[in-house]
Amino acid sequence: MGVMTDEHDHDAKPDLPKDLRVRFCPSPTGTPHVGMVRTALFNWAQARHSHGTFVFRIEDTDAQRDSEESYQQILEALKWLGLDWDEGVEVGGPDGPYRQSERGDIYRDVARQLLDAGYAYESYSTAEEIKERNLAAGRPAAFGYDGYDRDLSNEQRQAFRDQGRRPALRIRMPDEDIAFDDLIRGHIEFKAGSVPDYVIVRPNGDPLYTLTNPVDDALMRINVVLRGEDLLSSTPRQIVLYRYLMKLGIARAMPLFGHLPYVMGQGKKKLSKRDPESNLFLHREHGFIPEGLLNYLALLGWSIGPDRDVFSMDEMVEHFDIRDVKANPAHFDIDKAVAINAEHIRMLEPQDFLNRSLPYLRRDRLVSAERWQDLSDREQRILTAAAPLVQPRVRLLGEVSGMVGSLLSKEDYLEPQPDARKQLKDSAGQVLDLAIAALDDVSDQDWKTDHLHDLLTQALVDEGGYKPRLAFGPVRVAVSGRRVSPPLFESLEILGKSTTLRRMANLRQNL
RNA sequence: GCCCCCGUCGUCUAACGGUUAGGACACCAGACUUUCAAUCUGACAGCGAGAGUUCGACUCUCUCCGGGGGUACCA
Repeated sequence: MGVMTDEHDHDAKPDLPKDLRVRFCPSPTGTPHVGMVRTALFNWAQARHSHGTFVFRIEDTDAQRDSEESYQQILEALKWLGLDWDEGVEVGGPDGPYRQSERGDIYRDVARQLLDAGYAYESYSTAEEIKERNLAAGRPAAFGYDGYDRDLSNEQRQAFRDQGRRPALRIRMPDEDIAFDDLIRGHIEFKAGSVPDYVIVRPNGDPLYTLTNPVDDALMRINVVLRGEDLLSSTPRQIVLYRYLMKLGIARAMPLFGHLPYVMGQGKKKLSKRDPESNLFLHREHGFIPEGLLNYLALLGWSIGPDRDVFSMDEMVEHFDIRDVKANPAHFDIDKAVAINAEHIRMLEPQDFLNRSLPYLRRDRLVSAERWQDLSDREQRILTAAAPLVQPRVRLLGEVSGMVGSLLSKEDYLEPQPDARKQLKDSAGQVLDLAIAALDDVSDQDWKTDHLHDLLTQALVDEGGYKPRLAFGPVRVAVSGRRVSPPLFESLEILGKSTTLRRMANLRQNL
């Protein structure tokens, strides 16, 4: 360990392989969720940090649950987030195809070899029969498969077939402890006999995840498996199958495993797919940017260093090591996620900020163009002027519309929102009269932030005797219709003289 | 039942045998300010419990307690 150049020492955790190959292999069921993204992110970050290979494979062996729509969404998610892959669906590679639904022949062939070698065997027991046997033997119903078909004779198998039964294929588990060194958790040991023989091929010939996942990892020469904690207890099965695959010459070496902690939702429950906070695209709709969301997700189990939590993906790649990831589950805290996102929004170049805000402005029907260059001159002018005022004030891009709507609007009257109207005191009418009088003969050339500030302060505060709060509140409501707006005098300048005066006059009318 | 994982402020984390246990988010108070936000100050708040090892344990060991997952012809 002493010669390692890493800044941390990693206790008993294994060293990472030289030519690291990791993979991300979701099943396309449902809309992408943040736990899945976190798994993709850590795989990607380790691959990039180690200058290894990131393989993207789709595990769509369950026709009942998988959907093409979900597949497309996962693709879109990775692209949006900027998590690029070196081999896999769409980009291809030496070990394709990369959708398991297109690899049936491979699995059939391997299953055949496993069966011929005696590593797998035919099992004719139904779930009901297994349960009945367990109960009859005084074992709990949840005991699992009892090994009944392990050593069936040819005659017995024939008898089952004569009944019209078709066998599932089960892997023969050895009667010994199975241990491995997890990259995140260290040494883990499963007691002998705690894992029953398990099914790898259904009676109808469909291969299951238990077969396809290790087989593809072997064929694609994956040497580091980083996946969710939910797969931890299936690792011994996987290790045993891998041993068999190595004996058959299908796998070269046992991969290293690292099991990422759960991402938890409210309470002590794993973040479920039904939980809106788990929905990646919902976060995007609200206005998370990839930098912000990824940064937050990275914090769930990993830290770039002491006293630091805002960083770029480049920085993450530079420092990431899976062995530094904590093993305990982390709660998804939307408040902190939003705060981190706000930091990243502030770091955007102003024009970048505007370009990224455009889809949201368009969604909210404030503009109609899809691209910046297709905006009108007026729209470009207003948005460019507003950007520095708005950018530090929003935490999500979805909030931009509310901030610039009144500036973009050509309306001469904006009906105050309820909370804004509530702010208007009895003095509002007089205040607006004074304000209109003070600004009425300002020339267009002099219609500038500082000058407007001076004039209104003088007329309303110094001479009118109103407290700033009472003085500027009605002006704000008149021009924005809202209680919260970008800075007032800057807004007046952007709005221009005629719109400003008309809005003030019209609010005066509608008090 | 059996197997496995996890346990530092409310939340995410730092600490890798020696610190007044640090930071961030949230919350509270104050400053600044035309509102909100940002920014700045400050406050609140934690090692699940008990043994053991040690001169010295958040850190190593064990037990207990608590939480979670698995025990599928899902992944």
